[in-house]
Amino acid sequence: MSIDRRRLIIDAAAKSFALFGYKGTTMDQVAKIANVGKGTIYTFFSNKEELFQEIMNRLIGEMKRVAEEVVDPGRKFFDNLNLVLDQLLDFREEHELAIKLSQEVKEIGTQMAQDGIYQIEKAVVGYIQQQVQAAVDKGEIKPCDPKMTAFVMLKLFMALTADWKKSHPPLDKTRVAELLRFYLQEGLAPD
Amino acid sequence: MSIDRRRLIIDAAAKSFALFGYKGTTMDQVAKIANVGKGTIYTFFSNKEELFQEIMNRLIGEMKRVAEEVVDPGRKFFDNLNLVLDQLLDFREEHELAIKLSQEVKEIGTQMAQDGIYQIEKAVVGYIQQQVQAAVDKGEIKPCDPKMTAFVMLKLFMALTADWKKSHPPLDKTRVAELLRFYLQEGLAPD
DNA sequence: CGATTGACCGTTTTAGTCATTTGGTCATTT
DNA sequence: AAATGACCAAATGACTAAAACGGTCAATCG
Repeated sequence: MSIDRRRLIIDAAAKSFALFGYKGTTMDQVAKIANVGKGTIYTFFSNKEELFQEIMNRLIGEMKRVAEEVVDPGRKFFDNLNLVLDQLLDFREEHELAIKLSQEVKEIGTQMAQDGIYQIEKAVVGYIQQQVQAAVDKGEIKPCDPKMTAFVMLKLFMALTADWKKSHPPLDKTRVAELLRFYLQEGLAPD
Repeated sequence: MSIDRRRLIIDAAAKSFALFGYKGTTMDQVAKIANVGKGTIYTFFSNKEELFQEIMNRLIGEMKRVAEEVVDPGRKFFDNLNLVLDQLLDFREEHELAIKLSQEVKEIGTQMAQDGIYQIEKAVVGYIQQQVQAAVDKGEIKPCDPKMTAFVMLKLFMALTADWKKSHPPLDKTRVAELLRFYLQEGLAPD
């Protein structure tokens, strides 16, 4: 059996997108890294956009897998939430692609990169939404719109991890977890 | 008494910054609108940046005034919070300068425009912070870091008003107010 | 004969250029 | 003394030739 060219192409593309972003990745380069003729790419993917989509789907799939690995239905909702968000953040930091895409959106505003980030966000919200629904069913948290709640959780998490450090010393994981709990779980109303 | 040229220049600059943004505003244009020689501007402001700063300070001052108008110490904290945030949002939407600066940041990423937006945010957080501190002192809300709490409130408000509508039908003011209360005041912990 | 390739094509991006415009100065005018 | 606008060095952006791009396909390979 000959080498799996599709696999070679996907690996090369993943590497290149992560290293140079969407715009910075050329089909010639992918072909070169994959040790494959440029035409071969087009027998598996009809264009650059579709190739990028494949890489994004794999990334999101892997994120889901990583998250699921850490969730324990026996644990409390907020404990799981913190673990998952941490895991995702670590994963995201590890995985250069997400970072590179964020950079690209900020620096040159590449549409495709923005779409990529949006896809990741959507997947994360979708995942949290499931967890919220389960927690509501178990009576662990109040009845609420799971989608909206998931959205609020992600935004708050991002505000505490990403936005805050734009003008303050960054918060460590423990503190972020504390704050998430403080604001969302207990609320500000006095006892 | 001769005409107040400083005033003329400030009015002209405010109009021009609001109409054309920071980059799009030229000193020649400001001079022309103000019916003043260009050199005159430099007797009052040592450069374009300083002129812009003056306009920003006035904008922020006006925002504070507008916010203070609506706050009633007799009312509950969350009622005041909603009123103030609504007022500020309306103000921001109404006031062309803030819009223009946001556009400019997104479209060409002008540093000075970014600084301007940042200044506005900082002023808003600062103002909410005061209100939070007062509410904590009155025992209306739990003891908490007022700065962090103000930050979280603004971010959550922005997420609900600005971010949410990027991929969903926008929420009306009443709903936003409900949600802010629901998540921050009562919390998700079951009764 | 189907799978693979890279030379090739029309289009877009880039780098380099220079005339124009800009923020800022200051000798002159009011 | 206050105000002005001609003037200057520096920044800008319109222009273009050259390079690089995504995508195709006739020739090649196994």
